Amino acid sequence: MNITDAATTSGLSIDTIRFYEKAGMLPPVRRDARGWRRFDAGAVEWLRNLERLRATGMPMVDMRRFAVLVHTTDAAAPGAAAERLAILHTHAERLATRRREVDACQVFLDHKISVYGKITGGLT
Amino acid sequence: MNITDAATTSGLSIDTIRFYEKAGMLPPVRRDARGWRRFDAGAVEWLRNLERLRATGMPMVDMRRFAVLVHTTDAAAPGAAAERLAILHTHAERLATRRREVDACQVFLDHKISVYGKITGGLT
DNA sequence: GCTTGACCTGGAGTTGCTCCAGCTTGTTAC
DNA sequence: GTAACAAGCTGGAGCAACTCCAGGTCAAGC
Repeated sequence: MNITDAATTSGLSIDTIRFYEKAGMLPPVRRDARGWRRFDAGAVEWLRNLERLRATGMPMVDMRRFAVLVHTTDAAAPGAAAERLAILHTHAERLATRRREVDACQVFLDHKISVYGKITGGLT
Repeated sequence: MNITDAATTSGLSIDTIRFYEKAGMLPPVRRDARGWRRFDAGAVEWLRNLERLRATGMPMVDMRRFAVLVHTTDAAAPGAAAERLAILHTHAERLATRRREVDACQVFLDHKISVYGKITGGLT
């Protein structure tokens, strides 16, 4: 798969994929004879996961660390699996915070929309 | 109220409040004899609202526009109320998107945590 | 053989903060 | 009275995470 299709499938932009590669957040990306990036199913799956994580606010430094850990066995580096788990748990807490923020803002918006809605309705 | 208390109460940092003022996102901020910023209840309420909006990803340009519109009567500038409402509706859609992203990521995390949890559990 | 299109690289620009140096101004401690 | 401290001020640099752009390569189609 070429970079355009990888971008479409993953939801990341072409520029972001290149940026993530440079930043060490992707496993080594293969190239064809022309030097173009080629993405297999596993690589695209990884991009999709990164997209989910960044859309929900995981910092790049965590994504990079996670990328490194995923390709480390616990036998080779004891504690790797535990650290991976810790990163995911930290992000789960971030998600919970995000959800609370979204809920609070929803209440605020609903209130304001009903107030402004009445004003607009009254004038038009 | 001084800037430290305004920051604590609103959830914005002192630097962010100053930055927002410079960026035209606050109604004119009063100063005391020393030149220090003073925030009354209304100003702090506005800061709290901005905090909710930025935490949920409203772009600065919309916050600024909203700030301008809030101090505009519909009589003075026809359509002001409608535009204010439109900004809020746009943000409500952003919230819906955010919620979907959070949900999708939650599913992903739950899955990964259960998989990695088993691995870690097996090795320790 | 020339144009088109997909890709490449390196680097500049953008958004939204965040941090810092250097200064002023009251207040408290000696 | 003055030294030290705390709280605030400004202007500007730095940073995260992209995003855009100029200039170049290379295979394919006309």
